[in-house]
Amino acid sequence: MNYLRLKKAKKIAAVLKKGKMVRAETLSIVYLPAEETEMAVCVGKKFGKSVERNRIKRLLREAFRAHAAKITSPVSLLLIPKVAKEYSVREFSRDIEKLLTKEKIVESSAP
RNA sequence: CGAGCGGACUACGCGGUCGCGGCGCGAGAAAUCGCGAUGAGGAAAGUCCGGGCAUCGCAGGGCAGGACGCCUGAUAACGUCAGGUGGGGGCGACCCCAAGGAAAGUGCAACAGAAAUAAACCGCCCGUCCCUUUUGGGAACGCGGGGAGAAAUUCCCGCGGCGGGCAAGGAUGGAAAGGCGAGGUAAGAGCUCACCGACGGGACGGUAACGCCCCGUGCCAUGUAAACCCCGUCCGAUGCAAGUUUGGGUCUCUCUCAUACGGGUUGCCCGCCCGAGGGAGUACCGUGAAUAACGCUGGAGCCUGCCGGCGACGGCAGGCGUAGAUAAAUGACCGCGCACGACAGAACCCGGCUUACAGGUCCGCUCGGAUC
RNA sequence: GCGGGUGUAGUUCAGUGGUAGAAUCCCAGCCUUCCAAGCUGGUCGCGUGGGUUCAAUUCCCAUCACCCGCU
Repeated sequence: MNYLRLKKAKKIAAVLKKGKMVRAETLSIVYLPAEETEMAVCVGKKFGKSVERNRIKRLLREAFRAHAAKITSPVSLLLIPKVAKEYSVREFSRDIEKLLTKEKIVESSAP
């Protein structure tokens, strides 16, 4: 299943206000059922200069891309990482899978 | 070989798989899909200067304000760059400098010091009385203190003084009335002289800054203008969130204002322009609005060669087509290599400056040592 | 992206070319049976680097950090 970028500030505010937040070691996810699957990443200035922020966004999108195909019902998602010394796709991907499976947003990745 | 100086370049590479932005082609009614080539920097950064571009009821003048400041050139322009001049640093290659005016005026110069922009405090010398060959010594005078004595008076100690000459010396200070040496003198003094410095004039060289030489003046006098200031040159304001197009129309209510007024134009004045401008209600139709499209990338463009110029740069010829996003695109994984990968991400565009940066490559040069 | 402002003691603020100050905090002493209050004394600083000047917190330049405004 494909996904869209979540761009509108009003929609992001709505997700933050009404959505459910779940946390893991490296990031948090806020989600809200919607008509289409949308995703946004939140990387503020506390993460460093623009080069470092851009890299975190790329890593998050790369990690999310693998799991987007398995989403069963449309949902709006916000991916909020936590400040760390180093970031890796493996850790983000592991935590995204753990959270989405726990909240039954994706079909259980049995294989 | 060691130490160093200047300049230029580079910024992990290769292969595979999956993905992203806009573009082209093809398919499709459309969403979208497929294929192809392409896609961050030398600083993209800081936003410190300069310009292009855009807008303003018009861009005119003056004041205020700001910036710059050796000369000549380069350039669209600059606070940038190039080549020179002068000054400073280094043995040297070379590096650094906001470097106009202090006899237009005003201000400031703490502390120290005799004195701070100003001259006589100490001092030196001659004379005024006496003695002495001289060095020197003494007396007389005034003031203060002390002792003796009934008092007149007398003794001792200290300080000071008369008439002139002088600016050499005086523990300071960033700065002390040109410096230093000699002559000279009662003592001294650019008083005189040599050298250096300063100032004025002239000749020569240079486009100029300036250099160099000659002559003259005994020397009108500190520093600070990145203090106010003076002189010269330049500056309209606002910045792509500029601005353009679609983004509505009707109705009701209301505020300000009428040429001696209001609004706009640059902070102020003059001048000029306009006669209307704004707000609210949300009743009806309409309505993606922090939106869509344009601005948005072909430009003082880049590369190569030749020519002119010491150079910055300019001219000519040929070639290239080289990000254009809008919550914002370059990444992940695997393999190989090694020096194990620094600083860092376009947001209208250029020219500079400044700051950050693991390393690597090349060219030219200096000093020292050794060897031939 | 564009424009503007501020950095002085642990904290809140003065100062504006020559010695850096107030309150509070902290420390020590006195007072008190002890604590608080009070009294006395003390420690601690001009964001950083250059430049101008005899002399810089002050003037100039660069840099760093923080804050504000413009849709």
